[in-house]
Amino acid sequence: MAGKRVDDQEDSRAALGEAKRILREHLARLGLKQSAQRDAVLCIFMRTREHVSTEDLYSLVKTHDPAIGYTTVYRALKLFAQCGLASEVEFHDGVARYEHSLNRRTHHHMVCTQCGGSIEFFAPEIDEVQQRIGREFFFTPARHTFQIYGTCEACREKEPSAG
Amino acid sequence: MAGKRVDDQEDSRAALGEAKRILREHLARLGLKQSAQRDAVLCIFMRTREHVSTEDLYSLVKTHDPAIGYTTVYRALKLFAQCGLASEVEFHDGVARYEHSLNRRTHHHMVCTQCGGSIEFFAPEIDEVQQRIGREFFFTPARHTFQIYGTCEACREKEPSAG
DNA sequence: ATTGCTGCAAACGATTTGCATGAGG
DNA sequence: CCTCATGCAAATCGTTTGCAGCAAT
Repeated sequence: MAGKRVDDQEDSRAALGEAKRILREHLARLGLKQSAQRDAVLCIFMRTREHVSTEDLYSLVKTHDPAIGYTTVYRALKLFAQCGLASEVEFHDGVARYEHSLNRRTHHHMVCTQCGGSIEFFAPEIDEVQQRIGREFFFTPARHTFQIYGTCEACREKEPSAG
Repeated sequence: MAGKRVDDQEDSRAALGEAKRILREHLARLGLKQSAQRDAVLCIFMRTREHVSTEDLYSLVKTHDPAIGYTTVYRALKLFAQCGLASEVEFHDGVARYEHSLNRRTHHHMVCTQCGGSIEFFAPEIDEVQQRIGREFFFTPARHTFQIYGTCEACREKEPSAG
């Protein structure tokens, strides 16, 4: 019950360490090599909150090391997804987004179609549905995607009832 | 309880009539015009089962009238979606798919990542979650997307346990 | 040394738009 | 007649790949 700020910092430090270890093992398993660029991308990715597009992350990485190219970020994210460090968030607007999934409880997003903002929520029923439907149709379900689209409070007030 | 075949035919005939009416009204409301091409695309779209990509529908339309262009099919589908005749099905593989949504009960899809096949299922809880989460966060939810990805029975048998 | 990594530029593929021509109201 | 629809070709935009030189094992 110490200061929340400090806990958060320690959490994310620990998470970064674990992430590095997981990536390292994944690379070793596939006979791939480590690199300074990949490390940098991982550090910066782990510092993000919510979800980032490849472009977003690329911009962040640029401020840290302008020499790193888009392709490197793109390939790093794929790699992170492969070893479970990142998972793709699908907002269905033509851009791929990722968030870090290390020790992250299953959650979903509700997206405002006016402002593009999104909020996270938890809905345990969804996992149950996945299991139930899988059983029912002899499927082995691996994952699901679920998003709600609508209008957030702020945007609803801006545009009163009828457009 | 008459022959199912006949019922289906009559259902789809009636559905086509209603669809034409809805489209007509939608066009009138927006000051748009009718056209033979749009009618043709609608007829063929209403005959489809499951979901079609723009490309799929374009191919179907081609066999009926080779003069109709891709763009026309593309724009017709957007129009159908606008007036609620079609809704987009999102499999997240980079292609937009549509299915007709006229008098269609809410349903979802489970997609096999091996063979690309999909099955429809009903899960009423999903709508409930949408409402509940909306209320909880002062959102006005309009729609949602939900898909389950996994491996179907047939593909699981082809590739026994470990790849 | 060998093999993977990087970053650029170019390829890709589905979607979307500009425009001249043709049809509907 | 005026406006919208059509169909072609070209533009778009995010994603993905080929390749020459660099870095890690």
